[in-house]
Amino acid sequence: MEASKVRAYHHGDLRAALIEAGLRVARSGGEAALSLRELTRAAGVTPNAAYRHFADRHALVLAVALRAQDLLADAMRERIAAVDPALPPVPAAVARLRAVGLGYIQFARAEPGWFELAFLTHDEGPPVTTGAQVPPPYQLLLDALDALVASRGLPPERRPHAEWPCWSTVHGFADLATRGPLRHQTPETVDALAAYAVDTVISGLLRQP
Amino acid sequence: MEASKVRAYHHGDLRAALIEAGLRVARSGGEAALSLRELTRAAGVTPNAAYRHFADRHALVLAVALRAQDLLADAMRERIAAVDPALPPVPAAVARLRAVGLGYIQFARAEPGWFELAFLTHDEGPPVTTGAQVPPPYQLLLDALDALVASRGLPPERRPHAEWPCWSTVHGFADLATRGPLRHQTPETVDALAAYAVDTVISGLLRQP
DNA sequence: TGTACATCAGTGAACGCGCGTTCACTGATGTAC
DNA sequence: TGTACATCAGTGAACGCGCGTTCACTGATGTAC
Repeated sequence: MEASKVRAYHHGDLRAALIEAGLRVARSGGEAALSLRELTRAAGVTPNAAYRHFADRHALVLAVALRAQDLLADAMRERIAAVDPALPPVPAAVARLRAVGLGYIQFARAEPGWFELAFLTHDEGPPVTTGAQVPPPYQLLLDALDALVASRGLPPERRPHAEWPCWSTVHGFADLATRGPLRHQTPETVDALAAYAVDTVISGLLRQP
Repeated sequence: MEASKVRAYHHGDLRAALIEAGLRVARSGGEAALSLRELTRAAGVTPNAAYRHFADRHALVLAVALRAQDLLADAMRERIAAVDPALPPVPAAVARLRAVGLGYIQFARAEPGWFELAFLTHDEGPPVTTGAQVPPPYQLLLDALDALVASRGLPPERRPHAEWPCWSTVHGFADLATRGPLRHQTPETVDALAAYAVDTVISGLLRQP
């Protein structure tokens, strides 16, 4: 098979086409909208053609969810990169941790369908940190906390488990803003509350004990 | 109609029976399990009999969700009541705020199906605080924060919006522990992380600015 | 270079399912006189 | 106290839907000789 001509067999790359269709459909409809028939229809193919590439519907949904997780990580990275590079080490590390959290929340609000899907991916085995398969958004959080310790912004003995209050706060806020009581507040209000929530949990981490 | 003999007409009280069946079914299956046919089946009645009491499936689900919310509030109150009454005012107020959060998380872990349902109820109008229809669990949080201010444990100028970081953290943790990566950790681990997350956000609230 | 053959991505038709909702009805309960 | 009637909670049957999945197949692609 030629590498330049991606087209192969009948369709081309049905697997990729189904995942793309999945992203398109989930963007507005979330996970519930990801039916095997809907996606094969969108790809212009017979329903059971999907079984050439995925064991069943769940496998297809998971493949789309992995892509959604990458999109979430991209959005977070973009926000991290926007942190003022002129800041001194500690404020810079704090600002990047803030960016991790606010990027997470912002993505959830901008793309609630993808966000719902991205959270699905944790449906796998027991431990979350099994070798190389750490979810990219989670890795960004771990890195930001490690960098905060390295910059001496956080004492090393307070590093363990610090990811959980952080993730909890931003994830919970995302859910409140997306499906909960903050759903109908103005974007400005939600922006302010998001910043306040993230700052509060970071303050809690940085407190003098 | 006699008040003592609750039985009326053919069934008795089908409306209540459907809601009870809804709680039973949602307990293990969450919202997705709440089909109109399943609940009428459980109540020993024809599917369309439900339309005498609910406009459609969604109205039935909402009625069950309100009950789930009451159960959540009950669990939280129980935990609040267990706070040592011998504590001085400020530590007592902090302990009750902690109990609000940990009660929320504990209920989510013990009854994930009901918890999912309880969060659904916010599907209504724009503002969450519209007169008397404040959800009971949310009211418990507001009360705990107000009491903390009254006990002089929190400066009044830091009271506004304090509910959002609190709710965000415990809600997010509940989701992480229920559907997310903490799902398969041991209960002891999750207990410890829950306490740590709640303490962190409370520390953030209480910090000297 | 040409032919025979194997591979396998996709087709077409069908399965059985449970769902929400609508229709015209029945028959028990409650009420008026 | 007894009868005629209105109310209305529930029945029974059916609708149309979209779903995931399975079956036997077809026909284009790639390979061996």
